[in-house]
Amino acid sequence: MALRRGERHGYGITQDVLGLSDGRVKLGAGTLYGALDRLVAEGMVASTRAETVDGRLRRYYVLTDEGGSAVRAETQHRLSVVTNASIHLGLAGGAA
Amino acid sequence: MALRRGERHGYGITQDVLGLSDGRVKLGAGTLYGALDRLVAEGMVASTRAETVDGRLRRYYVLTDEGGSAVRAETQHRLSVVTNASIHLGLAGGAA
DNA sequence: GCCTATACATCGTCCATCGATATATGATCG
DNA sequence: CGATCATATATCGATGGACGATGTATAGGC
Repeated sequence: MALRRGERHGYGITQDVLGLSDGRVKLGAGTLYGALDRLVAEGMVASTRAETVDGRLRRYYVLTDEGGSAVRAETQHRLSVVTNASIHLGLAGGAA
Repeated sequence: MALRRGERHGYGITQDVLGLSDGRVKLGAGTLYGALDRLVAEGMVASTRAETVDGRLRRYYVLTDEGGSAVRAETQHRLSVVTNASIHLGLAGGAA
């Protein structure tokens, strides 16, 4: 999801995930780069370019077409499941 | 979530999860009983009674108060996150 | 001077998932 | 009448992902 709006670099993904989850999900370095390597191997994500800012390397990643489809399909399914769950629990629906 | 409406036995949970996820999540025996043991140890779920039907043992489980609260909190959070995701992706919102 | 934030990479540990296996019964199918 | 499948619980071993720790490097704040 963090890559839905386009290119992001590793550390930026961490920050995005933190924001997207209301501060709940703190993606550690081990989890982040492990997941990126896996997603690249699976063809969901591609590494585009690397630049150096202030002497610090930044490696950028984007969603592939397949990755984008997967995000859409997964989100759609989860929306359906969670919406049903909310109805059964009598919770008020809606965005943040 | 499978226990939200009350008592269920192990195998029944498997069927419920299959239904709740539109056939996507097939909970294997190893995963099921491992998760139940863990949730009981955490105080989220309690084992109530066991009965024998047609010579087959049925062990029943219910959500504790803490488990119910956890399900509600988790569902609420996920609803918020997934709804936002759907909006950003331009997906049509709504239940199944 | 030390800690924190930024930024990437790797290593070892822990734990959950998962399929396989065991056990037992009733129903269905050929 | 034998085989397979569905029901139902329990355990075991292998695999794999998450996570914290560690390492490297720079810049800014206290």
